[in-house]
Amino acid sequence: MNITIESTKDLLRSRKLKATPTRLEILSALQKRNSAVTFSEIQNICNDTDRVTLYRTIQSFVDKGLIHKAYQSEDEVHYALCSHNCSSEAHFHNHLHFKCTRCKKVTCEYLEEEVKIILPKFQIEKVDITISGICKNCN
Amino acid sequence: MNITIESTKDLLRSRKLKATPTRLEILSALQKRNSAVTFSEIQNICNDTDRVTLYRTIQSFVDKGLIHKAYQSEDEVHYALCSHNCSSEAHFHNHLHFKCTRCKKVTCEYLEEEVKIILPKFQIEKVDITISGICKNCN
DNA sequence: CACTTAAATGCAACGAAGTTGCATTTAAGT
DNA sequence: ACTTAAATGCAACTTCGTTGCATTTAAGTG
Ligand SMILES: [Mn+2]
Ligand SMILES: [Mn+2]
Ligand SMILES: [Zn+2]
Ligand SMILES: [Zn+2]
Repeated sequence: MNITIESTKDLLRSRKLKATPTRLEILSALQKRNSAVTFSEIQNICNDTDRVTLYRTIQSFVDKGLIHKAYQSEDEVHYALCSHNCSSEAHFHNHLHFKCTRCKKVTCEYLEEEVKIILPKFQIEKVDITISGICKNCN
Repeated sequence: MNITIESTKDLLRSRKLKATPTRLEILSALQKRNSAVTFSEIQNICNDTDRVTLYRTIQSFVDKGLIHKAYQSEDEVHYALCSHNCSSEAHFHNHLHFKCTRCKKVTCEYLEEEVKIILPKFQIEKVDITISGICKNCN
């Protein structure tokens, strides 16, 4: 499916969000790349948008199931696009996050077979896996 | 091996850290419990120590391989004791971190068999696993 | 047990990051 | 075009962590 400005507007509207210029910029930017964005990158993309608006935009995107926190480095949070199974009701992710030490990009990666983790006497609800190393492109 | 005030003092000194009252309090508290501590818990333990000192103490403990960041919640970082393989040279951890949704405790947990993660074309350097659920005690 | 000294502490000031209240603007339905 | 709730921008504020510097203290030395 092709991604157009109109389809991005529709996506926003389908989540009860007004299709404003700033939101379109951020969402389109994320759709065009294959990696997560940090807040400062978003600030660069939206040069003349107030930072308060950017904070609120990110929050609304997370609330509506459009993006999710992919990685938290020392100082910065990286946000990645959600797939279609996320909504304003809940997020559903069954993937891990990869941080490339060379290109610094953070990506969502899907495993061919699910990892089996056994912790006797524990009840496992959510497993969060973050890997660092050299990504496919840099390798 | 029994943990005494003297053995804790020796541990600090062996890492080239002066055995001050605040440091002893924090380190002993961590040795007595089996779960990680947050900064605010440390503040409660050391009521009348300046917060700047606490920040610097945590930093020096991490630098010297005495504690490590075990879990980062929305707003708080949880620190756990390191095992003997960590030093001022480097940290070596091959365990995961568990956050109990019931008692809220964060613990370091060791797996019986290492998880095998396959990401074709990637070079994996470090795998970080965080699990939430119900811990052994609460279950 | 003094004496010395580098390390550790406390205090004040600062800076960055995120939040809140409120007035103004704007997207989108009628 | 008109209406209205949502979104934005601005200012003020809080919170968290850091830095510089003067003072105190742990621990080694004779
Ligand atoms: Mn992801
Ligand atoms: Mn741990
Ligand atoms: Zn890379
Ligand atoms: Zn528990």
